[in-house]
Amino acid sequence: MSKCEQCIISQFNSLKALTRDELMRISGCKTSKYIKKGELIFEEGETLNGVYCVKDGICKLSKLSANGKDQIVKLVLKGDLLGQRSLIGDESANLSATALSDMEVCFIPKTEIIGNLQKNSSFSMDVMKQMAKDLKESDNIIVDMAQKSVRQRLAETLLYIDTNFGRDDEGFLNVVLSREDYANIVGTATESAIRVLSQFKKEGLISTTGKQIKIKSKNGLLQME
Amino acid sequence: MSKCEQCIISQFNSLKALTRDELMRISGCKTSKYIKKGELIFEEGETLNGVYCVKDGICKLSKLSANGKDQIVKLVLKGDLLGQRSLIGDESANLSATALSDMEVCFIPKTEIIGNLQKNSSFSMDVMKQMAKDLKESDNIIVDMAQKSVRQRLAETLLYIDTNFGRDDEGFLNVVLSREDYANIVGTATESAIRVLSQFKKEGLISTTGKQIKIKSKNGLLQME
DNA sequence: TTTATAATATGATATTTGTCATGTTTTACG
DNA sequence: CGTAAAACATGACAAATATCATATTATAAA
Repeated sequence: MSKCEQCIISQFNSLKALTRDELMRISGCKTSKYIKKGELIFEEGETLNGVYCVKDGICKLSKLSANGKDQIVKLVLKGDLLGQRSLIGDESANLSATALSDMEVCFIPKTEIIGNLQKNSSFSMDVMKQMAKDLKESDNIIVDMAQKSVRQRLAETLLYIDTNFGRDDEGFLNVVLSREDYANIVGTATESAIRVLSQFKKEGLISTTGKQIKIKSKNGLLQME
Repeated sequence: MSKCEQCIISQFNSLKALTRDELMRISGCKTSKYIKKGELIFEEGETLNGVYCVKDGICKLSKLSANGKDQIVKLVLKGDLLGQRSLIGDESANLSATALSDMEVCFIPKTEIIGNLQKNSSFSMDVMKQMAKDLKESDNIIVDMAQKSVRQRLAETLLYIDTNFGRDDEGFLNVVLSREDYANIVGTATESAIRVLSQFKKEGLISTTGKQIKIKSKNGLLQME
């Protein structure tokens, strides 16, 4: 099994604030997991006994709404930590995490994380910084949800994925989502998401091959009104 | 000037995790401010050099959207700390804070807060817990914004204010907002907020006297569809 | 490969919400 | 107290979005 103190991923998240010794301790009690596309990592309401460090792959965090729709709140990238908040808040998970691609994650037990938060102040400062960033992002999403049209939100989602998850060799977005997923990010009906994406295609803003999407005009998406 | 170590408010927020000595230090460098209803405490983009501890009164945190509307993201109560996130994230304020009633706040300089975060791990645990709670709340708001109707969101807003801010002797909500404020919380046009409140009145769910609102049927608001 | 199932696509229509216009009421202030 | 400005209210209509129906296409399993 790979060692945390040698793992490049730990440099991308709050774990980078830990000492070599602390990382070695974690290495000794972590477990690796492989999760297949579509599988659930944890579910809303579940009690989490640790955090997941995403070593490879992509997943979505979502919450079931009263009307039966599964609103996607955040997309999670290689390097991110999952489940921090529930652990810190000492509550069951508020969101479900589902793999959008095959994933490799490491599970780090709660006691290790909490222990380090109490002992290592630069680790906790880093965790707080991450949370502050998340809060800012959430506030911005709330404003967008409240004030922008479906067209604008979908354009922003495409741009967000482009800048944060990148493109493959052929120029397709690295994240491949169903139309339903797009609808559940934007907060609209699946048919509406399909329609808007079709319009974007007609307007030459994107091109598609099956589920794969290629951005043709970043500017056009940016200037969406 | 009142002393932090004797101030009851400090028991309602993260400051309760500080020692008597730490509170006395803060007491020595804090400044008190009185802010009138409608006045700005700080503005989006401004650099904050400390946090505000709300001793009395109520304020709103809002963000200007591209379409000129001022989306309200959060209502802040006596006891809350303002500006934590910007301080921790080391960024300018993402939101503006405006007094909704006459307020009394204490300004605590940045160095004190950061110093205590580094020295006192139970203080930073408490701050993290608060942030985890805020994040959970934000996620829930995103889901509501995306999936619920204006009627439902307005009903929820009224219930939220009722449970978190309470009622006065006559049964009116303690927070008095304009119809425009309600619209900016819910993320709708002012006319729509007015119309929905009128409907609620006709349906016997609420009664109003000027800007004051009295909840008549909590159940009716809860079961809104 | 075939076949069942899910995903995508699109039209028709209903519903929700926004916008504009206009009038009334309340509030602030000289 | 009177008056201007702001807030509230409501109708008429437009625009955005949801819903339902029905094809078509892609995908996965036998």
